[in-house]
Amino acid sequence: MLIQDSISEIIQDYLINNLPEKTNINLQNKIEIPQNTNYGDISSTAPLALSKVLKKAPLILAEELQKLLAEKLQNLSEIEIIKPGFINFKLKPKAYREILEYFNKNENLITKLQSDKNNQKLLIEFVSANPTGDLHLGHGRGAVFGSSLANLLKTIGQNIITEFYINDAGEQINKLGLSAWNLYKPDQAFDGVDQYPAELIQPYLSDLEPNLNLEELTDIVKNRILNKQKEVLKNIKVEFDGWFSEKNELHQNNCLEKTFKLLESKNLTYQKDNALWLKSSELGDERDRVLIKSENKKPTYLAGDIAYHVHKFGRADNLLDIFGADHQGQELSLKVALKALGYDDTKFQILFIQFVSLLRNGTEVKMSKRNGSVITIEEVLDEVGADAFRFMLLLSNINNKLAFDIDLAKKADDQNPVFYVQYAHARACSILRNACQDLFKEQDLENIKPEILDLIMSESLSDREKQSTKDLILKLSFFNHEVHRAAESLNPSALAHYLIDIANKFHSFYGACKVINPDNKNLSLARLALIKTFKGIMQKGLEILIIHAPEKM
RNA sequence: GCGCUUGUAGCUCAGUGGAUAGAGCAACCGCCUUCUAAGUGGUUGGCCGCAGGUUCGAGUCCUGCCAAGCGCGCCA
Repeated sequence: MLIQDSISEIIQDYLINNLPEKTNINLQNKIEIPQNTNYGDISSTAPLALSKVLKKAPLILAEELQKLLAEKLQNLSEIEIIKPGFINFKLKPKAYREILEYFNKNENLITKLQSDKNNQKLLIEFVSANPTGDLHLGHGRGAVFGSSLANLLKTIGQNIITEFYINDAGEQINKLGLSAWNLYKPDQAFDGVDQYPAELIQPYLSDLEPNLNLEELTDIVKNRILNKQKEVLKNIKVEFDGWFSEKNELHQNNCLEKTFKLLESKNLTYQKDNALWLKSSELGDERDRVLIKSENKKPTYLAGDIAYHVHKFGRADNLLDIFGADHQGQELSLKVALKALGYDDTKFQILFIQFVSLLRNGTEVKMSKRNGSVITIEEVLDEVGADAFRFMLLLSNINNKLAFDIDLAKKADDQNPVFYVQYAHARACSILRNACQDLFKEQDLENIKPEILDLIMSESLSDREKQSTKDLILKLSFFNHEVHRAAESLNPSALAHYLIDIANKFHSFYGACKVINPDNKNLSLARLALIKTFKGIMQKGLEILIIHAPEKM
């Protein structure tokens, strides 16, 4: 077991023994690597955090824990209590060797979540762009975030399905059809209709049969656009378990009618001005909403969205939607309607992604979805590649608007974080390759004896060697913890930042410690074990974020 | 006007109610006869938007204000 897990287990036991009822305090978050080296190698604020629930002064609590920890843990050289209630731990050199041993022995870098969440199915919907045009950078951010998050949650054992909702019914599709028709048969063009710009539609009109009717044409163009979207998503490594068509799966299965009937039976609808209304203001919405339009008797977007979510609840226990910030207006109406239909509102969550703008030559180009000057995923991807595209979009929290600096993403040097991280991985691979070429065989790195691993922190090393080794090993030992933290807060960008952090510690180690040294083969072996651990963790981290971990650069 | 999100170093951003608020870039001074210099060591740089409040303790929680982005359709 890793040292921080042992500490947290002992404190947890203490908590159980001293507190009759169950508590939900997450001790993992109370044990960390302190910023300041004066506060030990690992430190904990557990006494401060637990003082209230245990109704005990933090300092007294700290002393009791100190005694307990000192009895049970052999790898601590010092347990210091600092007022008002910190416990700071210093590790014996042996502890670092034990972390390395742990990683050598354990294939599974990440533990599965122990929770009933694992038995529940979570359906994550993201991107869900209209099939009426190319995907833009904002869709790209949603796609990258959603795919990374889904992968992150799968990694800790959650049951996840991902879905793209195809909005292939409604006004926007009509508009698409008419726009296409006017270019397809200019002599029979419809006058006075709202149209998409010709340059956006034209690329999808090649090689058409001559005598299509409007419906056939609309269908063909829509499918071509959708296929293009799928292709672009695939190019940024985004795939979905399901593609849900509003037209074919929602409308043709009477899902809307069923939903209307259910709402009607709960006396939540009424007719007014020739339209069907939902009494959403009664349910907590700002005002009532239209479900069926008066003019053409077709359902509104909201009506379809409610029915779609009912459909999703039939297939999953929990729902997570990832939408662009411009969709926030629909949240309240949707939530109150679903609650009225009897669905638990704690099982349905929407995350909103703030906008992306493009920074080129230091000038910001804001995107606007409807004005024709959209910046597509494709044009950015062509310049920077999938890895940089994904990493740059992941770095910033989705609650912040993001300026995608295309010049930075194209740079192949230390300024570009994705290169920094990938370079660290490639560098580690290179050292392992070289080591196995001349000095060692692959098997030599398999079961390295404890007394050899001990050399990694031996007395004779310089302070800089010891410090950089400690920093790297400790940081690596928190990988599982960081993955779980990122998953819990639905925030894959925290993992991206962690990877930058370990890359930084690794480069530092590399600068301080010569690894391959024929004059000290045992120290070389110990350090190779560390590099192998680093490589495995970096590779796994990048894999979760769906970014390539190159062996060579 | 109402709602959501944001405001932290010159820039881009981390920051889980705890200690002296961190990183990268930029600027400045160093490091290649050494395993990938696509790298690294160091220095400089902060009314954490403002004002109150809760707390033993607030960048973090609450209230008000200021500023920015987005939203407030029988569009989707």
